[in-house]
Amino acid sequence: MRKSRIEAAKTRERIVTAAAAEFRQHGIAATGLADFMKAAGLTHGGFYRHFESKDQLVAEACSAAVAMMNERVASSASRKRGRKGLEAAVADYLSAEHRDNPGDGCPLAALGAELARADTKTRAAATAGFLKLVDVLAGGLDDGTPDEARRQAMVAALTLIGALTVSRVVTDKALSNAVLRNAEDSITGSQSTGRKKAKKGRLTRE
Amino acid sequence: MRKSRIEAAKTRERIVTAAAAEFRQHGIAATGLADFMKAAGLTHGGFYRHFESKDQLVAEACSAAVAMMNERVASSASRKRGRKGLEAAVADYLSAEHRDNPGDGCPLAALGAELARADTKTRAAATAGFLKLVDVLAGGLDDGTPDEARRQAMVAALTLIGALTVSRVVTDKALSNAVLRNAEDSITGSQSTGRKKAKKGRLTRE
DNA sequence: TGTACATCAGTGAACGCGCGTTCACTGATGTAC
DNA sequence: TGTACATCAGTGAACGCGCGTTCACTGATGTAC
Repeated sequence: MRKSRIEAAKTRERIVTAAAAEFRQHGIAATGLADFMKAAGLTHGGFYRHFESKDQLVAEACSAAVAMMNERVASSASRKRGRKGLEAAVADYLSAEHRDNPGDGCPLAALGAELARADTKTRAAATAGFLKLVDVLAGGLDDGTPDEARRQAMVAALTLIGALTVSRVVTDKALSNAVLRNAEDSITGSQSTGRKKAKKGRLTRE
Repeated sequence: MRKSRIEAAKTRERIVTAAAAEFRQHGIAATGLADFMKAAGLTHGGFYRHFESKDQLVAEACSAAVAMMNERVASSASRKRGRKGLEAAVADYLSAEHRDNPGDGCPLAALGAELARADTKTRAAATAGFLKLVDVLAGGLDDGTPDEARRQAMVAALTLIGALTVSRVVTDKALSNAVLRNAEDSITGSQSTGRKKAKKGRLTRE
């Protein structure tokens, strides 16, 4: 039942995509070969025709996940110009939709600490993804020096990742929503110039 | 070889403490019974004299870790008054020492996404820990309404967690340090009033 | 272009291993008298 | 207080199970002539 090279290449891609989703949904350690192979419509035995080890796939799946995330953020940001673009990207990142669907969302938030324990290739992919995220966000911060914009963008990225992570941990839905909204307000509302948006009546919990 | 009740209680505590450290160092899924039992100086067979299941221990260990972290943060904060206390707590949280020793640090940063997939008791413990962290930080933000202080404290907590997580993922040490320092500057430097500290020449990467 | 053979994508069973959990056993601790 | 017996903390072997990995096999694809 040999498949053509083109089909085999598609299969390989399907495995990477399926793994990228499964890892983000259930974690790397908790996802077995059989899980993502089944999700890719295959049996687990065929895995080693495409990859040397699970670790190799982990690195590729993380690269893929990072690329998807960056595309998503950049795409939201590019629909509007400058600061409005940043606001759109932040709103999308901190949306309930993103929180409730880790499988096709940010791998830094979905895998977090697990990435810190992964091998160098995987961590390098995550690092590159983080830097790209900072770059995209910095593009929406046009006031101040480029260096200052970069610093602010980095902090914004850290807040985004922390907020999404915590919003998924927290058991109270209202608190989860408050986490997302407070982070959003903070990032889009307070700026280098210190000006503030009005944001009354938004509570920090139920 | 039966042990006295007092000794048995100490043993139980030792298991919880060891597990809390091992989980934070290597992740929950990646840590086996034998790992933390060995760390507690026991063989794995004795585990079920103290706990019903691994999940039960996970919940207790997370509670313990959360309590340790809150004590640590509250203790740093209480050494000085008001804003200076907050600054001390933030500096400790974002220290290289904390980054390099996840085993006795913040479980939200060390376990992050894994907590989101844990059972309700574990997530509830994490939620309580997060709220306590916000409270402690809010204590150092005395300007503005209490509600506004709480909102700011929540965002600060999210940034702390995101920064510590990312600082551990990133492969480049200089970038890791920049992540910590930028987050610290942002939290302690920019406030509700919008005033800013001078922070020149601190780069965002190597 | 057609034929003969080598390749190899994918299947499904099997491998050793470590997991969470159970169990028979031990002997010091706790309890009853 | 002393003795006899029950309890149970901790050990270490064993359980079934699912893991990552390997392998014999299949038959369509790719290659050589």
